[in-house]
Amino acid sequence: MEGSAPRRTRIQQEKRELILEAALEVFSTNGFRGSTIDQIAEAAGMSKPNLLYYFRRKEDIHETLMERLLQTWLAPLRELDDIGDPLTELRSYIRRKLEMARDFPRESRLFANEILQGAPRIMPLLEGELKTLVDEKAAVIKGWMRAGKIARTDPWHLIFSIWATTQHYADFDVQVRAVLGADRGGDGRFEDAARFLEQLFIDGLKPKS
Amino acid sequence: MEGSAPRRTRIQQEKRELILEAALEVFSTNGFRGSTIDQIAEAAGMSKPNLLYYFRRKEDIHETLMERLLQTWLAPLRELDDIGDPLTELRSYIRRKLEMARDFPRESRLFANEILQGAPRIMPLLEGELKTLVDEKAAVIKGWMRAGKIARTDPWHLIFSIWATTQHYADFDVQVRAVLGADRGGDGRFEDAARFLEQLFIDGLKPKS
DNA sequence: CTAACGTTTGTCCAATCGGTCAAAATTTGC
DNA sequence: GCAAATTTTGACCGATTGGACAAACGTTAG
Repeated sequence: MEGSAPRRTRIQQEKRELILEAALEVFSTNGFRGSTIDQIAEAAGMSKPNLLYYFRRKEDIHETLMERLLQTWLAPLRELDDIGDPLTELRSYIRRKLEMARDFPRESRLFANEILQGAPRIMPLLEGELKTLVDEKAAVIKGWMRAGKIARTDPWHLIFSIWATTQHYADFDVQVRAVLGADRGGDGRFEDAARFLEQLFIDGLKPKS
Repeated sequence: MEGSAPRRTRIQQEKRELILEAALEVFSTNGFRGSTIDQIAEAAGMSKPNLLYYFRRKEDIHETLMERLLQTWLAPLRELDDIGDPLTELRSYIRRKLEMARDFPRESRLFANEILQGAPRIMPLLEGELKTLVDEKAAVIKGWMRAGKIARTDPWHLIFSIWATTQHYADFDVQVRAVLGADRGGDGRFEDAARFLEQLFIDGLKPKS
């Protein structure tokens, strides 16, 4: 059971990595159809035919990128565990997701582009692996609700709202920075966001009585 | 001061509308660079040269679409007013935004596409009109906080979180439906979302003591 | 009817697209 | 050091792209 991954030389490993890095940059800002092989090749510092020696089709690059992405992207949710205190567990899930938006914004945008366009290339993954994982974690959250550890609400939509609020800082970064302006749109915006989200998810907006 | 809008015949008005409707469909799912004039022309039921008679460049269509979009898109926020009860006011803002995600998903995706790609065409609007409006409403919200009507937190990030959570149901609709599955991903998902978001924003997740 | 105007179409173009291919340059195993 | 294997390049291809243009068609006012 090892025949699936083709044997690769040192140069192939390095160059493929170089191409994937360049493609991440290009795909995440232009989308799949909006990106050209020439753009990626130039960003990777090589000629188009040379790039096509390592990836025979444009789609192969995108596919490889997408497979890797999904693994790292779902890691934080996989870590959501039944062990610690529920509110603490959720708080740190939110923090981890926000850190990913800060540290891997291109990956977030690549994913957003794919979903926006109807997820033509990863639909089976969404309905399969992703749904299974979310259902599993929703069950964990439901357990916390039954135990009275957190308020009763819809676990699936809770997960959606965490995804939405955190990824917003990667996908809509341009808008966030434009609205916050020069003074508040600097590096501190992620700490502000973290503080705000923690308060929102734990206490909501109702005034302390 | 009326010379800016060119005189138009009845046929021109109708056909331009037809083209914009078709272009909204095409642009919102493929992005600007990913869409072709032929696609739009076919969706509008006319030949490419005929379409180019009404809009001389592909960019003109996108620009017109974008200008209209922004006006309707910001309407709910404009309505956010200082008059009623703050919590009720925020609740109904969230509800209106969620209804827009349900009723105008293509507009939401068009906007998301533009922002994802760095907002090259509407950056001035974000820094100008949008920032001004948000700052204004943030001031209103700050007033509510000072009056003790809602919990003290960051008004800008509060607005971001409302945008993120509601638009998520338009922009990431495919993913939402895939994860919810056939039974829960039907028409009822927006009502479920509305109930969840209301609870989240008002009470948070802390269990009722 | 007809001239003027508005609309539609077929044809064409240069640029760009994803991708091929054979030859040249380089690296590697022995 | 040398032959085999790998890597890189330039030239090229058919398809598609955004757009131009003149000719044909339709409409309407006098």
